[in-house]
Amino acid sequence: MMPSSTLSVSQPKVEQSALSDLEVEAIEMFINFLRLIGLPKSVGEIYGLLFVATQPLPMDEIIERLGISLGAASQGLKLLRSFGAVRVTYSPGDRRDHYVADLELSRFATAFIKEELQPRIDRAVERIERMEHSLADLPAKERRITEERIARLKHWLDKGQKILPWIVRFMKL
Amino acid sequence: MMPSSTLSVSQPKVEQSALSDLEVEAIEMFINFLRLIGLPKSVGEIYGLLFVATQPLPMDEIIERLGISLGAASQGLKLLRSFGAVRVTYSPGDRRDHYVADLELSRFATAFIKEELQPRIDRAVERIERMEHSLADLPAKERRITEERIARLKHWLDKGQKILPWIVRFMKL
DNA sequence: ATGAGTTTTCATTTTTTCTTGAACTTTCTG
DNA sequence: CAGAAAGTTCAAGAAAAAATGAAAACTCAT
Repeated sequence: MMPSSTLSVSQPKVEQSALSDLEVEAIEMFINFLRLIGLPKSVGEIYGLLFVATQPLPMDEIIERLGISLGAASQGLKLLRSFGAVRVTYSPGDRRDHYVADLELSRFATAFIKEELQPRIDRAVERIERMEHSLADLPAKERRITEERIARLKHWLDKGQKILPWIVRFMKL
Repeated sequence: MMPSSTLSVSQPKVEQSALSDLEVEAIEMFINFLRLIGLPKSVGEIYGLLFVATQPLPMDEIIERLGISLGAASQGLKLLRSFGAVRVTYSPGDRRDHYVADLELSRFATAFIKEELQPRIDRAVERIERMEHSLADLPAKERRITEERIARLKHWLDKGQKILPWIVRFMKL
C-alpha cells in the first residue's frame, strides 16, 4: 500500500507539492473549527498550513501548496493578520513577506467575541430599550406577559456580558 | 407621524398582517443571534415571533405573518422542536398544531454544543492521534517543533472540553 | 373508507457567500 | 528611474446554503 501522502494521483491544475498527511490533518481540523466562527475554508487552510509549518512561508508557497488563488491567499492572510493569528517575519535577502502562525489560539476566540458577539449584544440592548417603549401600546394582559419575556431577554444578555470576560480570561491561561 | 407598525406601505406578495414594532425587534434580534450558531434566517424569524407571541400560533399563521414559505416554516419548526426551543400545544376543536416558544434560551447553547462543537472536538481528537503517528516520518528537528505544536492543540482541546460543561451549567442558572 | 385539512418532503430556484484572476498599486533592485 | 517582483483590490464566476412550492403523506371527522 502506497502512503497517501507522497503524491496526488490525478493531475492538479497547477503543480502543487503534495501536502503531508500531517499537514492535511491540521488543515482539515482548522477548516472545521474556523468555519464554526464564520471564517471561510481558505482561511482555515492557510492557518492550518502555517500552524504545522516548521518555518515561515511566503505567500506564493502557500498558494502553491494549497492550490488556492492569489486573491484568496492575500485576503485570508490579511484577515488572519488583522486579529493577530498570523505574523509577518522578515527574511533577509528575500523581498517576499514570510508568514508565521501565532500559536495562541485564544486570538480566534477573542476576535470572534469582539467582532461578532459583542456588537450583536450591543444592538440587542438597544432593541430591548425600543421594545420596552412599545410595551405601552399593548393591552394590559398582553403587556404583563410581554414584560416578563423582555425581562428574560435582559437577564440573558446580562448573563452573556458577565460570562464573556471570564471566558476570555480562561482562554488566555 | 404615522406609527410604522400599522400597515406595510408596499403591497406584499401574499397578504400578511403587519408585524408590530415589538415583534420586528424581537425577530431581528433572534435572526442575529441564531445566525451566530449557524441557523438560517427563517428559523430566527419563527423563534422570534413565537418568543413574543402571547398565545400559541398555528403554522399557517406563522407563514402568513412572516411571509415565509410552507417548506421553510415546516422545516424550521421541526428543527426548533428537535432541540426543545419550541413545543406543540394542543388546541381543542382545532386540528392544527399550535406552537409555543420554550423561553429557556440555554437550549440553543446546549444544542449548539452537542450538535456542532462536540462532534468537531471528537474528530479533532482522532486527528491528533493520527498526527502523532505521522510524527515518526519527520526528521528530528522538525519533529521536535511539531511535537510542541501538537501538544498545544491537545492542551486547547482539553481546555475546551473542561470549560464546556461549566458553561452549560452557567447557562441553566 | 372518503376526502378535506394539515403537515412533511424534496427537487428546483433563488440568494448568499466564497473564490478566482486580471488590473492596479506598491516596493524593491540594478 | 525603469522594470520586475510582490501584494492588493474588486468585478465576475463558482460553489454552498437557504427558500420555495408542488406533490406525497398523514390524520382526523364523518
